[in-house]
Amino acid sequence: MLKEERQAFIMRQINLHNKVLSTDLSTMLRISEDTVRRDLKEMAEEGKILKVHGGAIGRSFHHPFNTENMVYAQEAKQQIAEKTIRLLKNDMVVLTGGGTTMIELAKRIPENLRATFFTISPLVALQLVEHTHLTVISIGGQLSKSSNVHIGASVINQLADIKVDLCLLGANGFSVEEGMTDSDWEVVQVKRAMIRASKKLAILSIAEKLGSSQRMKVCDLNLIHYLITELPPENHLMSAYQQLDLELF
Amino acid sequence: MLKEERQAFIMRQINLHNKVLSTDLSTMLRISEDTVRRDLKEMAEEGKILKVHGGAIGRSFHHPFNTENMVYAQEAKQQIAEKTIRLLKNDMVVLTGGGTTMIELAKRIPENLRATFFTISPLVALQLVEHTHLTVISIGGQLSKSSNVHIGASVINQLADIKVDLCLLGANGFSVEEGMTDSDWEVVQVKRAMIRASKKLAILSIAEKLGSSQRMKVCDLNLIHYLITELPPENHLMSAYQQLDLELF
DNA sequence: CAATAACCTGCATTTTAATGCATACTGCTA
DNA sequence: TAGCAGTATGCATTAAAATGCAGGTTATTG
Repeated sequence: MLKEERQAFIMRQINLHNKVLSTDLSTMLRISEDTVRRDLKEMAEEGKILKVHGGAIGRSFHHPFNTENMVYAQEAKQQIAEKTIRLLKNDMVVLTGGGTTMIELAKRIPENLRATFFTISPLVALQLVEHTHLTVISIGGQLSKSSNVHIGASVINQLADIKVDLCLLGANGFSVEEGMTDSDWEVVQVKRAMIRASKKLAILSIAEKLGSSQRMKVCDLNLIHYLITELPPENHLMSAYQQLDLELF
Repeated sequence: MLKEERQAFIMRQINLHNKVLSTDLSTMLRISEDTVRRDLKEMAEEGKILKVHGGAIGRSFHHPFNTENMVYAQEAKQQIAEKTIRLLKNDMVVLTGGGTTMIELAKRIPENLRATFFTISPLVALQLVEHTHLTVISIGGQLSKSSNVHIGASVINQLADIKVDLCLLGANGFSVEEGMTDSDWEVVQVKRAMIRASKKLAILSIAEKLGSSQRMKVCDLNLIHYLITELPPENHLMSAYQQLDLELF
């Protein structure tokens, strides 16, 4: 294994967990701890990581988009990401929204997946483009201050021209009675256009949001093909959704 | 087997696996490792691949998000940012490229400036949108792995529809003889379209790059209205530019 | 403050790279 | 087609890089 591969792997681990232990790396990569230490030292000298006793930590403390430490319900979102990856196949064309869950997902996409991603979120785009075999296309437009995704008429126009295999959306409100709902009118318009542009629709949501609803309706539940939460599908909290015409993950 | 065939084969391998080992290639192609190395060296010099100890890796291979505190020549870039801010007035419409200098600038824009920014760089967009009174519009398109800006025909089409007051571009190569130059064909196309979409053009460049030139021409110096470096305009290193029909900062 | 884990330094070994040189091949021209 | 210049290839040698190990040193922890 090439040194560069190792270091990329380490970097990836750090981006994922924000820390690494020398011993873990030694085991995972099947190399001596000395080599691990030398890698860490080298990377630290290049300023890529912060070396500490026992391993290393990321520099994301200084990062302007501090999406690393403070993400609410990070554990759950990581699990959702892992499950969503199962829906992704080679040569798919995927359209994604924004949100922390989507960013977790973008980080965790397997390095060998070859696919095209459209996204309205610059943060998601930047994460996706780190993966060698992904083609990333930003749907540009006005950047919303509150949600950090592109909104507005131009986004909707661009979406009218594409048709993708799978749309991945985070949910703000989600209930059997009200369907999928959101609080921002502009965002709702964009989400609707995204759904129209897609053959299949997957909703990613932490279980906590199930049963809640917001003021504006995005779509009915019957438009949704997959519902992905951190809970196992048979969990009793999911009972309300087990009857519906959608696949639970 | 011809050299070109071999190198094409190597290129395919790299595109496929994003890396090659010299020993593997030697076995697969039934040639000596020396020849493999000479091929790799040649291809690396042409910038097609990145040669590393033990083989080579693809050019898009770079470490994610390392551009934070270790930005090259950060001091200078901050000074450039400070000077550029003087060009910005309320209610202006500005178009910006990407690059570390531009990000430094985006961070430093005064909080009370009220303006509209178009940009092809998601990183710049995310910095700009933190400022309360700025409207930020991403020009979307395919996200380039090497330069982290949007490129391609759709970008150029969108640029054809707008006209802005000021265009801010970083320079890759810049000299009296060759004008502004760059190394990436796609980026050149986008930069040209950006210049066409703007009434005034400001080039931001560290002094080190003055006098250098890359393979592809972006534009002549006479299209440039402002040249901003970290040096004072009267510095002797700037003498070549003091005569020209552009304003030095 | 003792036990343990992590760290650093120098060294030996192995792997990979670079260099100079001899040989072989290519595409010309007379 | 012989001769020739230029290039390509392989081999031998030397240089450099990477890796693991032994040992002594420094942090961390209870």
